[in-house]
Amino acid sequence: MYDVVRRIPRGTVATYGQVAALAGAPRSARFVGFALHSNPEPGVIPCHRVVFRDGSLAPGFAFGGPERQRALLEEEGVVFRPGTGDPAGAAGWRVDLTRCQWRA
DNA sequence: AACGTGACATCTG
DNA sequence: GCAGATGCCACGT
Repeated sequence: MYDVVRRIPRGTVATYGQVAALAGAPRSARFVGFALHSNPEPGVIPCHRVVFRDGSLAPGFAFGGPERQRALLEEEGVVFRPGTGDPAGAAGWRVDLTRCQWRA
């Protein structure tokens, strides 16, 4: 499970459902979120690489703020798209899952 | 030991 | 297509 999250390549993001599926729990996306919340190994578990199915993070529950996450992901090469009239979750910033979603 | 709740996702109406 | 309800696993009370 944590190993799966750790396995997320740099510059890509994975959805809770995706991680859950890889972890062997296709319907336990919530469990994934809880696991990340647990964050047994801070600094090792890239919570910011795990996003909603919409491509956004949990607003307010990010490690240090939505901007921080955007900065990190952007730094890793993840493509962000500004609020194209559909602001969702984190400050209306969503990751381009069509290009940056991690595929096993 | 049991009930309720929680970083989501998916099905049905 | 949108809105509401349900399921999953683990943790807290």
